[in-house]
Amino acid sequence: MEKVVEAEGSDEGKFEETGLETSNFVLSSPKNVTDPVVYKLVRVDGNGRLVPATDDELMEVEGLLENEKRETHIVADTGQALGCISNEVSPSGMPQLESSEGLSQSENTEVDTEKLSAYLEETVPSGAKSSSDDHVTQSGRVGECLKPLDGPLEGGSSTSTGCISSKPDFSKLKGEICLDNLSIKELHEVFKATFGRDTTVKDKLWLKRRIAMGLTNSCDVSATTFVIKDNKLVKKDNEDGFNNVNLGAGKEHLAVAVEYNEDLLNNLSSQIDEHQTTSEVRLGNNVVENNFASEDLAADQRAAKRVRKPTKRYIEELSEAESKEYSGRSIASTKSIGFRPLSSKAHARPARNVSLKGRTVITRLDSLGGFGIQVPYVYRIRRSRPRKNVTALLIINSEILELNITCELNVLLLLALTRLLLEGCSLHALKFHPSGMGMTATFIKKGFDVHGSQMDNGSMNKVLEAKSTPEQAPEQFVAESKKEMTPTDMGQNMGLKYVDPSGDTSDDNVVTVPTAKGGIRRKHHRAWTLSEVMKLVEGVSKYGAGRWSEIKRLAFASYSYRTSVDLKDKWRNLLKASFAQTPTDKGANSRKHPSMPIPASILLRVRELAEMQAQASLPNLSTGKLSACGGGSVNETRPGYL
DNA sequence: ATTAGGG
DNA sequence: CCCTAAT
Repeated sequence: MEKVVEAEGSDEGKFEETGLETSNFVLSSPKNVTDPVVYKLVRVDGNGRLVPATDDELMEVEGLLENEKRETHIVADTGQALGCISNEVSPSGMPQLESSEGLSQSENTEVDTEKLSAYLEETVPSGAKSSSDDHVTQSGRVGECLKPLDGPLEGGSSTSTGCISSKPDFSKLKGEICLDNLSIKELHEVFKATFGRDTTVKDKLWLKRRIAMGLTNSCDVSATTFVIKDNKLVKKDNEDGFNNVNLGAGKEHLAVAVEYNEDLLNNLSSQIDEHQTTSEVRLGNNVVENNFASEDLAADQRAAKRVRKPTKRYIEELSEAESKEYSGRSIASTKSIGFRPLSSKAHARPARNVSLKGRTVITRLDSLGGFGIQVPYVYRIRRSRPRKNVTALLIINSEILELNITCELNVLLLLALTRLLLEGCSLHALKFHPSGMGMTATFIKKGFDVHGSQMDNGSMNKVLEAKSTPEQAPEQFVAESKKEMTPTDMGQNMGLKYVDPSGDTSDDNVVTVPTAKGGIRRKHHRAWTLSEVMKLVEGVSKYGAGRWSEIKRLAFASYSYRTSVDLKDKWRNLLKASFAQTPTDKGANSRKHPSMPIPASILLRVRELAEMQAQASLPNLSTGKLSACGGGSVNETRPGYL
């Protein structure tokens, strides 16, 4: 475990995982924070229970799980963090924390862990200017929230070899600091003084850079020597020391902003009361970093600085919201976004405004078991069909990562994660692996067992897959010009729109297609899976073609993204397909290229149903068969219409 | 709000 | 898939 981590190594292959010393939960993002992260897969059932996913989704996941075993990539271990929360939770009826143990144990090499941690930390530029003052004041707050856990925590995270003193020695931050002369141990101390937490990273260079970044509030610490004075990095080849990107200050807290849609809300019912609510959830790291999380205005103001590039969509929302009256109704909700079992500690605070890049987001701060959560009020601005894709902001250590969360399921997953953390469960694994253009991260949570929210299939594993794309391949991004976008906005949003490169399988696709009048519209595409088709067929057979809404309700309850119109369209296509190439009855579907190999059997069934429906609707022929719903072996190939 | 059809 | 007209 004495391995030195090279923080800057190559990018892709280097994604490792780690148990964050402070037990923070961090969703890492690729090197470039700008990269959109797309969460894929997820599923939740009704009643707020976190169900892995629909059959299909699960299937997809299974593959991941298996891969998991083979690849030694990464495994995140959030074990310790849980401890804290659990204490608070269990009393309130929450599941006991039996998690941590197994998790941390997962056969991850410590090296990996460390690397990841390094990676993660590296990834998250710390623009934060953490003055000792901050820490001092914060420590107080932290204490409040985590009191019960204090002890266990500090001692618990034995994983972090880096920990040294439990109290930062701020004196180390005074005057001129010459990081180059410090030993690793000293660097650790400085690190702690700077960031208020320990680190396990043993890479000197990394530590120095990290500290330098923290102290200078800059992200651009490319110097080779590190002498810091007055919050500025004194480079040898001093040229200015400030051409940094300034990705933002503030930090050390994880936040997730999500926009909920109806389904989500239903599932999380009592958790959020309004539908179409966007919320930003901030999960303060339970340890020292909690500071900002529970901070109030200070944090918000900081947010103004630290924020960057709101997602294009986000902007749209905002602008639309601004122009349109945003109904105060959504604001009315004062209910705490509660993962309800969370004890009485959760209380909502008054709403406040957080300005993001000039825009102001109305939010309210909820506190969940010591975590601070910013819940932005949202506006309801959905043109045509219900929002399927949602954007979310994932704020990690001051960085706001724009997430293009596609489909509420993903959001649910995200929430699930959030919730898991809140509830003290630990992430079983977090793995990154290169995939096509970007990276794919898989989070696996085991043994989710929360009172009031069991997985349907016993201890099904929850898997989360996050995808992100590296900055390269500009063509992959579609910059949309929006009428109301200011030039600035434009620039800021460039490259945020991610278009699935490899036409990735079941992944969500949001393609923008130019429309006649110069406008543009988004086009989602979700390949129909076999099971979906089957359900559809089944539904049609049961309720009859045309009763789409019924079918939707009854047979597609779990597939929230399929609308009745979708069903109808699909059915239409199925019919076309089934009648299109039957004659030869080669059995196999002479599917041209890379389409879906719809099993002949299904096609056949479709045909049968089609005929049945046809005849049923044509009372003309009184020749039996009408009521024959059992439909089994009707083989006549009657060129139906429809 | 749902359906059917066209694009 | 999206959009729209017709119910």
